[in-house]
Amino acid sequence: MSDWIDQFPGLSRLDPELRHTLTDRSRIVDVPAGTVIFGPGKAPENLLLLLSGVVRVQQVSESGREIVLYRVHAHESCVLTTACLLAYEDYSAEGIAETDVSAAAIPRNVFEDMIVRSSVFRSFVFTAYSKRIADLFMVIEEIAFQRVDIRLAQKLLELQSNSGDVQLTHQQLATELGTAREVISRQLQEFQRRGWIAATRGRVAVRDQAALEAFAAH
Amino acid sequence: MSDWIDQFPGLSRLDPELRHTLTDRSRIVDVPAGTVIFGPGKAPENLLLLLSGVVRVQQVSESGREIVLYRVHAHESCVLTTACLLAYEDYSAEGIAETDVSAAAIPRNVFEDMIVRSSVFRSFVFTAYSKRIADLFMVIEEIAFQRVDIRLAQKLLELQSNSGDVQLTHQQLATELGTAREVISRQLQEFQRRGWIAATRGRVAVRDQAALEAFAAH
DNA sequence: TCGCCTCGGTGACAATGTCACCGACGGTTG
DNA sequence: CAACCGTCGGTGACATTGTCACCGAGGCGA
Repeated sequence: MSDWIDQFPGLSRLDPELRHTLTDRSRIVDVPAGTVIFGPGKAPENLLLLLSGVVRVQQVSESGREIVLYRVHAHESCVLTTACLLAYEDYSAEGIAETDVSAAAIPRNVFEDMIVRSSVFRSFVFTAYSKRIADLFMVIEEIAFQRVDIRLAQKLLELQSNSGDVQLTHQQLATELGTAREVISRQLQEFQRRGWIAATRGRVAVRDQAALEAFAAH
Repeated sequence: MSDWIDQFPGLSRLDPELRHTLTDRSRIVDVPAGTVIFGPGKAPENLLLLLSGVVRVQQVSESGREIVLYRVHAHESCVLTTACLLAYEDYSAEGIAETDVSAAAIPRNVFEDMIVRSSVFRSFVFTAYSKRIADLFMVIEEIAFQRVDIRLAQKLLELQSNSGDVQLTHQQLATELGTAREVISRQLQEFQRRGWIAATRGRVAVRDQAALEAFAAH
């Protein structure tokens, strides 16, 4: 199991020697869907590089409301929250395996070692940081300035399966956007009235993708 | 001018040799209040360590509305946006000198060199990242879940001078919170009606700090 | 079949955002 | 001084979003 490195574009140019270091001193972990990978009081001791699956990172407020910050997909890393949780334990973001997840776990000391020895690895890490931070900026821009109906349309398009299904409850969609369930219910009713979707218990089916896209482009 | 390093708690334990590297290969820059230090189409080529002054980092949306993300104070660094802008040029955060600013500018290659050679410097950089990211998480939590009257009270307390003055227009306060001027005007009227503040053109004077604090604690 | 829980619908209301417009203030200029 | 002009803040009407209390439908296990 030494070839997973090639799955990461940013790492493919790593020296053979350093590739060995990485594969020898990391291990592959598999976690089932639903596992809380890190969270308040559960700092990650390893840097995770996702080989397959999806990790959802979200924030929980005191009042119990939640918002999804971003997702980590296969061939991406969890750098941001890893480093973040190392220094500041007192906030409330958590990472949850949305699907079964397989990942390469790199211990902290190996991470440090790679940072020192490889400019390719440094670049990989800082690029990953940049991407995540850009994601956070986008989240801020959207919740501060964008209407929820537009954002909901965008989310449905983003989360739909190949068959056009979104298997989420209204509450889960509300968490995606950091809003309340009732708001989602009303917006979905309006979308349905316009014939853009068909909503059933725990599922939304996209019926008119073009119209939804036109609306989302606002 | 070799002693500025001691102003940074995270760097004070640096080896003498590395201190020389840092002071020899960086330079002190002074910029007047109001200067746009970095922004869209103006990526910073140096890592800035602030010796004095304040830099405000804010985001501008297409529609022209703005929101303040965080401030960089003396003895802190601009790591986040620096690295961020290096990789992704296409977003719209900008850094503005709120006061006259004096800073040590570290070129990119020196930054890389220090990262490789010093675990103290690495720790300094990653800790700075963590703090900024925690700030962003807090901004997200507040705009998504917190009432604007509470947030306004908190901002007034945070931004008041020693004499209890906040010299900002309603529009500027709106930018602090990512909301609209009219909303600020109405909330300030209510605060004034309760005797907590006195508002005049371009200025808010805190009159009852205790009451404001009690309200902000919600 | 019964009980229980989750999911979604609803109405009333509060809070916030948007729009159009207005007057007050302060500075500049003739 | 008087006229002008830009910024600042106030206002009412309305749309959107958030909150609360409550309800019924559906599913699932005892």
